Amino acid sequence: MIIRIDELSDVPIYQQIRNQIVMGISGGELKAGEQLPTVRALALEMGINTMTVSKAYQILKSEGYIMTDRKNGARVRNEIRQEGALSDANRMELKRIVSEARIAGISKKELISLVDEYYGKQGE
Amino acid sequence: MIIRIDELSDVPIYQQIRNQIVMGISGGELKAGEQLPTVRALALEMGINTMTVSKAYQILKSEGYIMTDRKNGARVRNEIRQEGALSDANRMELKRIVSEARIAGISKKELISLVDEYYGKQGE
Amino acid sequence: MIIRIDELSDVPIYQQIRNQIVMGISGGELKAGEQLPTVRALALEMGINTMTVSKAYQILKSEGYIMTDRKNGARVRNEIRQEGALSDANRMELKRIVSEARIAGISKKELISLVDEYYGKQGE
Amino acid sequence: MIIRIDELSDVPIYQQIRNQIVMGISGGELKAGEQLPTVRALALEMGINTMTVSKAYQILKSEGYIMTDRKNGARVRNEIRQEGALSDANRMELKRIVSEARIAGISKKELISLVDEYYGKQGE
DNA sequence: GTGGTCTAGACCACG
DNA sequence: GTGGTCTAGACCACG
Repeated sequence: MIIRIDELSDVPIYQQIRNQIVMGISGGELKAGEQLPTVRALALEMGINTMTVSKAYQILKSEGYIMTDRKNGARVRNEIRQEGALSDANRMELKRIVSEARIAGISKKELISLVDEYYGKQGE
Repeated sequence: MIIRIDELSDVPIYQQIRNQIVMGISGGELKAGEQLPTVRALALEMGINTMTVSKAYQILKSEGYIMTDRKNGARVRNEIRQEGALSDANRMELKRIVSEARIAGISKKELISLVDEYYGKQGE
Repeated sequence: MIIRIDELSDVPIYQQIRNQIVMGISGGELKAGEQLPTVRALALEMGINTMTVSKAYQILKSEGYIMTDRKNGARVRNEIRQEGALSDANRMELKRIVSEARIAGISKKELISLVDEYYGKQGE
Repeated sequence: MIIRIDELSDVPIYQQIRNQIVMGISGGELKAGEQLPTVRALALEMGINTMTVSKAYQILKSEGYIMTDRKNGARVRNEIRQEGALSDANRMELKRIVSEARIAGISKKELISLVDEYYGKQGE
């Protein structure tokens, strides 16, 4: 899986890494139990500091998306806890995006079609 | 229109103000041509720095949501330019939220229902 | 409130800081809404790096014990979420300690007396 | 006696083994003089490195919980030295747990009931 | 070889 | 002035 950082983005690098891995898990690019690159390997590949990658992994770990151990490095967790509801922060963000989209003249149909695309085929 | 700041949020205050005004415009709480409170008034009412409100207004102006003139202060624009497409940043954010929702066990139906609610009745 | 680090301990410094602040809040030394020392001040006072203090604060923030903003620094939260149950990790630790105490010849009464002391007078 | 490792825990495996054996001794699952599995057998059974098991046994030996001899392998000690007091580290940990429990809204009664349960019937 | 911790030091956005 | 991010580099425990 390729992780691509947008250097111009306001989103911190560690957050971008975290986001892309979450999207990778959701999209099926990263399977349950799959090995992630080592902290050092990913840092080297991306030309960033190991601390930055480490922070991304620690967040993913604290959120329950991955597990780490010193022998095997980091792996996608087999059983990710299902909260069953959107966080308040995500609801707020979603509302903001929908609002901006509406003003920008994007139809509800188009928006839903995007959600549909990002959600994928499974688990409807 | 009441603007509510979440102290616990990591989103900067000026950004929260900007977001709520955009959501206000989209939701119809703020009509085209409607007067916004002055920078001073809003800052006083919210107990925050005038610079913070000013920054929010400047962003809204640069984004084309509001217009300012020396005499009348700030007003919602009558004709907001319709981009017709989601920005790259918003697409990315939407994808992130959908991904997290999917992993959290939220069905596509539920998500679409949220989008539907936030979009409102107009402009379908 | 004085934070004292045990340099010989295996517990990481940031964790020790986090623990002492939690104990300070529980014991009433740190009141709701009370200001914590700035990251820089505490780092200087303790002779450690700002990153280490910052990490402690970020953990406390993510756990909901404190809130931070760039203007006011860090403060104890007014409403700390009550989980209502001991975490699995804490249950396990408690069981380990009780087991070791029992083997060491400490009576149940003595143990309970310690719990009583640490819990304090309120909220029985 | 079954030893169960929590892969997700940050507690090192050797420490988890050590802890479970101590809890086994305290709870009476492991009797005085009872034979422990050989390092190799336990490592094989648990699918971990023999060094890891060996380290756990060495700690238990240095703490006086078990004894080893070349012929019989490891056995629970008949007379484990009773310190008569909680170690400083355990006191600190207990205080931390009690503090977190208190903030989490757990009553003193509930906590004491847990201690009671973990302590068991003997040796009150 | 792996992740985890820590430092010294720098720069930045927010307010 | 504040917390947040990031780097380069070092050392450590675990396994």
